[in-house]
Amino acid sequence: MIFRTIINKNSIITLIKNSKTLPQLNQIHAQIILNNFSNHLITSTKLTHKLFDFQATNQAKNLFKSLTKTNPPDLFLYNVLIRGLSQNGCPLDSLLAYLELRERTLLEPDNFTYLFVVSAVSALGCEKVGVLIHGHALISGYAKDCYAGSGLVDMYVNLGKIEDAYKVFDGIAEPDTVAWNTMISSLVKISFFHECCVVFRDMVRKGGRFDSTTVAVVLSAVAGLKDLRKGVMIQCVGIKVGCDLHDYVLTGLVNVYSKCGDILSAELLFGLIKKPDLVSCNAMIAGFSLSGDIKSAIRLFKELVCSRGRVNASTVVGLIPVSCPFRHLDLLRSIHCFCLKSGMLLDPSISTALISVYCRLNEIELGKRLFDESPEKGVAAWNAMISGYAQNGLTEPAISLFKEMQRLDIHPNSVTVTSILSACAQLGALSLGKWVHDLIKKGSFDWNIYVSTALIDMYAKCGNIAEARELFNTMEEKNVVTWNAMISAYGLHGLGHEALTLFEEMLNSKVTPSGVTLLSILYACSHSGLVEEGQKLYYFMVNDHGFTPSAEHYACMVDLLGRAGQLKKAVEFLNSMPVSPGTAEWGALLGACMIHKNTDLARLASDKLFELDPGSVGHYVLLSNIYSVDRNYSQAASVRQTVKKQNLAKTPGCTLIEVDGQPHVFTSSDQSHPNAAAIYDKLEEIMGKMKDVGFQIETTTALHDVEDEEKELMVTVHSEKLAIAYGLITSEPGTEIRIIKNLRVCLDCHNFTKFVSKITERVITVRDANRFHHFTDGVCSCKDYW
DNA sequence: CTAGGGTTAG
Repeated sequence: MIFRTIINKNSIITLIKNSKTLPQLNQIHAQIILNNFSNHLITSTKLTHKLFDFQATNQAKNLFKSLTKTNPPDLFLYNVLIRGLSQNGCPLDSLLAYLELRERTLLEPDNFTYLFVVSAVSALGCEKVGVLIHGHALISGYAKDCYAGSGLVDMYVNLGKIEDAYKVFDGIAEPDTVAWNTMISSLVKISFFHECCVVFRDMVRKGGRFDSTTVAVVLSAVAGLKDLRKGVMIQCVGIKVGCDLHDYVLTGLVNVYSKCGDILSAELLFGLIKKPDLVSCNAMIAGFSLSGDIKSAIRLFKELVCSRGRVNASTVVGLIPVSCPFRHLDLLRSIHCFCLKSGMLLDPSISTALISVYCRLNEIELGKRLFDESPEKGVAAWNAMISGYAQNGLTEPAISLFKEMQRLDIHPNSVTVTSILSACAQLGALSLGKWVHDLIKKGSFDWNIYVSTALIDMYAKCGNIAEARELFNTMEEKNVVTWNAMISAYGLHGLGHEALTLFEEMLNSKVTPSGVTLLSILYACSHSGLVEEGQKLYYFMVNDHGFTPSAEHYACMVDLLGRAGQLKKAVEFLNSMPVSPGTAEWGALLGACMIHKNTDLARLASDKLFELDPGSVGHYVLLSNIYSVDRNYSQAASVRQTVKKQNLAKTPGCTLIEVDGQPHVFTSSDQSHPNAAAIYDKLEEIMGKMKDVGFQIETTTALHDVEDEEKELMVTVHSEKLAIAYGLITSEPGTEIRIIKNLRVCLDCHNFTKFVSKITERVITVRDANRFHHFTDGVCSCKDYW
């Protein structure tokens, strides 16, 4: 055997270093014992180190124990032990070894000791121990050291103590590249992309020497932010200081350009990569798929399979056509099939991605089945399912899934609560929303911009605009979405001037308005009668800022003009459009015609609508109502006949009211409520008072049934009247009544509510399909303009 | 260096 020639310790150490397998190492170990080298400390240290490398943890431990008796281990060996135990899934043993070192020996821990033991504390997740060891490091003067300091930074980030991590980092005397990189990559690990870029900027300013690893990590943060400008800047900074275009850096750049939609640059950079590996190919595949170039994505995927024989989960997830899934159902099916056969479907990242894409395709059932069949469900899978429900308007299943999560003791995170808050907002579930808010206040989840924005939206949509604004004011970081949410909140409540003021503030801040901003502002103007202001802003955005309007923007402009009664101008606007108007634009005109009872224009608009979209119910209902206004009942009936023939049912109206945190839902003429008798009594009482003071019953623009309307109004009681009556009997006098309905409020109910607010001296808040109505003392905040 | 989940408008 080769060991015959062993003569000295140095050659044994070389053999240990070069050993490739555990059996090989064991043979060497045997030779060490045979040659009486067991007492040689350096040999034993190298052997322990190598045993840990081969994950032979128990052997390493035993070797260490056997050494103690003969000759005591030095600090170096202790460090090897602490590191090895920590890295091989024994963080507690690692910590115990550290304590043994401190208490049973005369040895003093050095910077390496702290670096290693601190990583064990990270794995244990025990903050108290972490602080204790930080204290030890401070006393011994190692907290300012790059090695120990980097370990502490990483530890605090893993413990979720970002501020402490920053403090430790700021205390490091002269951070080296590794220390900077640790700070930067720790922030990336927890998705603090913006903060990561800030640290990198500081590093450049302070003249810190960065390497290709730094640049690659910062680029991954930039990709997370989808900020192309930053990506280009970092590229320039890198080139300026001569950081070579290492393959990792190029891969990072491919990723940034892909995420930002510049697929041509991504492809170009991909071509510069010297040896494309799995990672860089994955980045490129994801880029192709995201840009809609499915053909290229598949081509590269096939190349990868041919040349390497296998791919990983990242490859598959990247290939899933998330940008336009409805156009690539075949591919989706193939991927699903491929994963099923290869067993990759068991990978949580793949199943989660599939659940998400199915939900986006409205294939909730399919998503749910995949969800149920996933054996290893992470929080992400739950989040995908919950948001799938919430985004499709299925608020109840979203909330019940959230409750099931808690029953199963699966901890929701900030992503979960963001979706739940969105569901609360849609549903008007103020109590649940407040409950979630309390949980957040208690510190159960991270506060971030998504959560705050969702909270603002929730409060606004549940009627509490003041709380929404309060939250908005206290946010230190705001993005476009935050501003949009607040602007549209004002629009929703008919507070057009406040919306305009906020928009001014937004322009003064550094946030660039988006298409949604303009929509929100136009919507707010339209619902407050601010025609001039809305028009001015529209042309300001389009002419001065080169903004390209979409169909929704055109529709909003038609609505703005039309709602204010300027129908002629609305038609002129339609004719002046650079593209031909679609259903959104004509629909807006039809709606305006209905408000202002212009039958001729209504007919024109509805003809266009039927031409463009024969299947839609809403248009039929509107048209039918138009004829009713004209007292042309036979025409109205014939339109409704068409609706019935095509089996196009209209949405039944319903209203929700919360009493003591419990939701109560009423439908038209609902008798099913346990307190029905009392409710109808109350209603009769109010109706009687209304008649006494001569309130007219108005039916002409009722959006509900138009057939036999006289007869129907006798027997039909709209759901919101029932909800208000119930609110009156269940709440204390003087308190606010808050109801939510799924359709637009009708004129009759609007009058009814005004009257109730006057005689009962109550504030009544009604959220209808479009907006809020705040009734006080017989007047509505919408000024009868809705 | 690559992969899964989130907020606004309609």
